[in-house]
Amino acid sequence: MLLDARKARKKVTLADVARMAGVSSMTASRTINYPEKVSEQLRDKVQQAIDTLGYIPNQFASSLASARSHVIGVAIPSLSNTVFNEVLRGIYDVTGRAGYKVVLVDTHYCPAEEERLVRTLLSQSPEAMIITGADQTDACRTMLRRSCVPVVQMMEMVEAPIDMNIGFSHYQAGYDVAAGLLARGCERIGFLGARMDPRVHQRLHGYRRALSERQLNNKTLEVTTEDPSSVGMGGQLMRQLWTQAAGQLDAVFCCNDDLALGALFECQRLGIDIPGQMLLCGFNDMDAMAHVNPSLSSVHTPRYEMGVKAAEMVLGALSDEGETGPKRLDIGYTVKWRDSARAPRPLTA
Amino acid sequence: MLLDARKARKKVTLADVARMAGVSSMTASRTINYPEKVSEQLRDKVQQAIDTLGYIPNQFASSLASARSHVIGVAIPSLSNTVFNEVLRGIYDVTGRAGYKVVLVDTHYCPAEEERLVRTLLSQSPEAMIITGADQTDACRTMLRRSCVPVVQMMEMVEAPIDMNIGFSHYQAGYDVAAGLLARGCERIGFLGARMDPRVHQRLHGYRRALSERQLNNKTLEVTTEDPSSVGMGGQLMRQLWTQAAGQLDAVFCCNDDLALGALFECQRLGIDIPGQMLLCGFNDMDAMAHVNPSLSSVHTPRYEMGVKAAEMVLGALSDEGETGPKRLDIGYTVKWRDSARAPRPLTA
DNA sequence: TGCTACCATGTTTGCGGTAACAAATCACAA
DNA sequence: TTGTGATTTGTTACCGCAAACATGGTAGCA
Repeated sequence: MLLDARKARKKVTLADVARMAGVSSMTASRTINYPEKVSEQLRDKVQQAIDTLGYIPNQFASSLASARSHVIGVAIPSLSNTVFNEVLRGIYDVTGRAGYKVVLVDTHYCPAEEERLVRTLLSQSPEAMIITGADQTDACRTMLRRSCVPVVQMMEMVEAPIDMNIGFSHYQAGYDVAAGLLARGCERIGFLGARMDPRVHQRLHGYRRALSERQLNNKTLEVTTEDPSSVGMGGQLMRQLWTQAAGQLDAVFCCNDDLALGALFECQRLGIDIPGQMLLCGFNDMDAMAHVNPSLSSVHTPRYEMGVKAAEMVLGALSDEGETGPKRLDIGYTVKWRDSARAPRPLTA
Repeated sequence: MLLDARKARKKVTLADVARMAGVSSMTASRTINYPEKVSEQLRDKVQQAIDTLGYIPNQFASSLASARSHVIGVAIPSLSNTVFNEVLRGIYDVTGRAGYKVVLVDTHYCPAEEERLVRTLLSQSPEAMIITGADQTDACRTMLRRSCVPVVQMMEMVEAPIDMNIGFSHYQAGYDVAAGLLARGCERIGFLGARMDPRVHQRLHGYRRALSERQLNNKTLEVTTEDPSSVGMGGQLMRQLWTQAAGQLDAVFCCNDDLALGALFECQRLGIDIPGQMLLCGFNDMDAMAHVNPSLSSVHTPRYEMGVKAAEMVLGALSDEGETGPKRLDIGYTVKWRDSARAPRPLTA
């Protein structure tokens, strides 16, 4: 009976509106989509009918008939990671203003899951897609190419993008951090990593490269886990690293800020002085980093801006197929050296 | 031209698949939706055609024809608030497993915006809706009622829910924190608040109530702002409160954990000993709270579980209209008293 | 052998809109 | 007055798929 009520009541269609207003359904449709093409008199009548009936257009019918979905598909690897939330905010702000809806999926850092979800997204005829990173399955890439919609891969620079690309070099950022720590006189530099997604791996490789240039590589100073990142995990990994390194540690580069915070707090408990005894650097530069004591060094990444730009790129491609704007955009990053990495000894460089 | 290519190529329809497989389009449709109703022989042929053509079903046509959208609409006030991300994760986990898609909107804590977005959502014929809190506009409530889809209001307990409700009492939680601080011998208890959404107001009212029962209310100890919450903001507000209170402060209740962290860091810089000189308590119990030094007291809220339950409630209502499960569910909370609120003096209670 | 029952498949129809075209109305200059 | 073009409104067809019903074939049984 509830179901019947539902069925019975849900049926306020454009035809109902038109009938009530005494016009053709086409005029009713125009009142909604092209009000300037309808005389004021009829417009009012139709609007009144819409209001009294509580008419809500059926998006499916509209999209089917007009072949326009006003949907932009977005795939991110994690909903609970602050980094992506800020990117998302940028995307929502820009696309929302332009009258587009976002359909968002969470791939859980899993390419197979991503493939499944992209298929789902494509079945909603998105007019564009924004996806994360470069580790799509071949099938996924093929689908996206065949779909012929503008695609932006974001968060990192991609060698051979499916279509467009915005991001920055995590490899270079990792290199820069390690190089900065070396320049501050550190030689035994540890690395803490969690979740270990492709971008974390790139940061790790950059770090390794910088160290190997000075023959300072040391695998026992790398502590990583596939488990998700958290402040608690940062403490755990820090404790493990401290043990493995037998206290012989000049600095630690954490693959993200949660780990860095956790590492800092753990050091405080272990009685390790930061930066007196050891330097610390995180990644992403979340809000808290600048305010904790000592303030924590980190790599500032323009996340909101990246979302904005990614959205602008697809909208640009949509607007008039105008090849305005570059296909690949390196948005850069800034290493913020703060109190946690004030040189404890004179800079050698 | 690109557009033409797009148009031309996008047209892999079910009919194309059927033609290639030498069957009727209905058989092709069944192969996808009810494979057990098609002979293995034809099923293989159709599947092969699907694969070679790269066919992706058109969701709009499907939903229009079948009157089923498999969509659940979700409205949250902020994408960048970790609290909602965890709730969302619960929702996505449950609905995803059940074969539903989530369409998510961000109301920016604005009822008018929410109304607009709910209208948009309803135009996608969602089979259920999950929304946040109780401060909808009347028009919004009417729309939701008329839509006749199951609706869950989550995050707080609502007096007269539109349909279903899951949450906990922010008023009671605020009361409990203040009462706990009173019980620890504090008399001058400050309140820091940011963004001041309805739930924060409820916490504030609970706090006021506990204080007024002891005639300890003092408006100069309440520092709030409409600006968004952040660790930095927590520091700012703490500084302001410290000034206003002229150092006469036994404890501070922060309306959320970001503020609490910022307040703690600021206290460290101001040389205020926590908990020796002043107690501190936050709200939500994010990951970092248990690991910072001193560990921070907070109100633990089961966010992921709330998302899970909210999703289960709508799915339950959907499954068979079975009136299984309650319409209103108080999921509760737990005040976690940690080092930041160890009584500096003997408990009076 | 004829009958029903059931399964696998095909045909028809319509979901609720909009594009494209057709028709009617109006304005205004020749 | 009439013609011309612009403006407003209506008519028709169809978007791509699935529900409902129709059909033909096969098996089981008396």
